[in-house]
Amino acid sequence: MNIIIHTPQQLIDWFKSSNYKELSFDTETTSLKYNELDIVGCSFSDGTNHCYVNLFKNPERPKIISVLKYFFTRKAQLVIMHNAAFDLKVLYKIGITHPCENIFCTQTAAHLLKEEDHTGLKYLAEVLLNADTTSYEAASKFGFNSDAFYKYATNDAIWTYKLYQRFQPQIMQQNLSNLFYNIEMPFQFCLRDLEINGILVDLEENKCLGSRVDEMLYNLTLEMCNYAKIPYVSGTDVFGTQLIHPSINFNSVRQMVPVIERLGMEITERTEPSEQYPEGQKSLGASTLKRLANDPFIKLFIQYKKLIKLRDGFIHPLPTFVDEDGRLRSHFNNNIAVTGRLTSSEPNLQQTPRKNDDLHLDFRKVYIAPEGKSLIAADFGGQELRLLGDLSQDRNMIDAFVNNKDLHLMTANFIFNLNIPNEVLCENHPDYKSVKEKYWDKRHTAKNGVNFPIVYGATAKSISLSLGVVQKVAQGYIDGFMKLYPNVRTSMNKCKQFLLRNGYVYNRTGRRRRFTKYDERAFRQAYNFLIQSTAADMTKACMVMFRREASKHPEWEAKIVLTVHDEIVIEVLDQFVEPAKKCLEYCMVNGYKISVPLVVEVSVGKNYSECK
DNA sequence: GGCTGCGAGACTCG
DNA sequence: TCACGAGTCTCGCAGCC
Repeated sequence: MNIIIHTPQQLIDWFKSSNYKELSFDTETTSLKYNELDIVGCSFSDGTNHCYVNLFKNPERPKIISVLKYFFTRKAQLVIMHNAAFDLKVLYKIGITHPCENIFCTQTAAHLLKEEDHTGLKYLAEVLLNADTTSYEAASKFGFNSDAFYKYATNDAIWTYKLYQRFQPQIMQQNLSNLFYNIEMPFQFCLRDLEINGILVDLEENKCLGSRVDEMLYNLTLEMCNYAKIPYVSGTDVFGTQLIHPSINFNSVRQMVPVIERLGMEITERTEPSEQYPEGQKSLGASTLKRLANDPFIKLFIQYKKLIKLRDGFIHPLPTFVDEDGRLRSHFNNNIAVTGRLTSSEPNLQQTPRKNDDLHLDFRKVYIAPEGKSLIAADFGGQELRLLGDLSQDRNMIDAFVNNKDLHLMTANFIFNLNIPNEVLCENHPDYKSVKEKYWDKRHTAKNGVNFPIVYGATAKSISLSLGVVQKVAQGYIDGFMKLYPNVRTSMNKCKQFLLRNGYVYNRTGRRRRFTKYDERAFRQAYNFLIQSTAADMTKACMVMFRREASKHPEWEAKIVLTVHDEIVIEVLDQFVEPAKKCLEYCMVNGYKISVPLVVEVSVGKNYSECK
């Protein structure tokens, strides 16, 4: 039964006649952007009865919303949504800020059950339900008060219900219930909050940064032109800013290659072969520039590229994303990365540049706390390595974490035969600091050249390339690592065998990754998945816990504003920084426990840069 | 000649 | 066959009007 609802009484009657304890729900809106978002209607289905609630230019809108609010704040019901975080955001906008938390997101379920597939409602309806779908544009061209639109909107709720009937048993069968109901569903509310809150931006600071970068770019371009004898025209714009246009485009690899060769350098690196270029093209990537880095022109070119990236990738686009209230609301997607990590887009806040000491540029300063508030950033110390310890159950590695030993120094000590006494590796030993200082280089090599790459399944070849040593030496490092932590290799083999037997692997929260190819790359991906996906689930669980704990202290005005894989950033009133800091740290250490202790580094500042 | 869409390559982050 | 997971920018080309 398909009913169109225009009055509050009709809605009440519909709820009474339906199985309101288990309903699918979908919203129709004017826009997907938070500041432009407005509801035009919504639809429900209980599997048999369906309805569309029209809220567009409806004089009864406030009363209907009151009925919706009453429905959504009841406790004993399950609300099924496709992309729950979005619908929760729409509900929040119309004043339903604390809806029932017993939800089932069919999009999240789809992702958990088939992590590499698309998860859009229309796509799933076509593929799994053989449904005939219409696009939003096609339906809305007749107006929000047309039969075509009503039908379109109601179908969304019907399909969502059908997907629920299909996915719910599969979630149980694949042992995904704990991950789904205890982490992912409560996490939908964190996602909602993240997108509603956004993060405050200092546009003045961004402008200052832009001016400095422009000036540096002008000088660099001039210097490069003079050095390489490249013709240019220069002048000033209407604001008096100096401009320079070289006769060639420095951003074009194809145009830069002849310049660099004319200066006497040889370019041996090539890009991947393609149909158009069977032998690849000459490449000016990071490895080429690293090799030629001693040349004065390349030195300038490297700086030029850094500045261009900062200007075009971050400084220039930033203002276009900032809403009227000065806050930037990026989109966080939970159903893209196969490891369960969040992704961020428009803009991607997770790739915000770190401070550049060479150029004295610090883009992170543009993300700030409002007046009277501070930012608190907390990140896990060695999250993935600790998870490697938990996964492998390697005695040496666990011992290092339990006794607070410096794992990087420990690896360096073993593979470079530094002869540091075992007890000095403990971070609380009186000699630890001086030894760490003394072997800083070796520790750095062990950390970035050995410990981290091994989590990715690095080979002797890749390590030799990244460290600039011959492959034999690199193989020695890997062998040393595996000798020091023998269970790592054992657990890698176990993972490989499981994958070959079952076609998938699963992590300790139950999250799965399926494979169709079983080559060396797949083995690396599978093992890395066990670590990276658990890290992602851990961070989510901790955010869920923090959201719950912080809700007990509304006076803190704590808001989650950002998360970057192993890091959670909140803003909080200045006078409550201390308790909020303690709370965040507690939640991250205890939100998801593993067999090795977790360490969290917390910092406070008025802007994101100070939180480091 | 200008516009749009697309893939490749390069760079940003954890 | 450079090591896991992502997103965005520019270039250069193809196709269209």
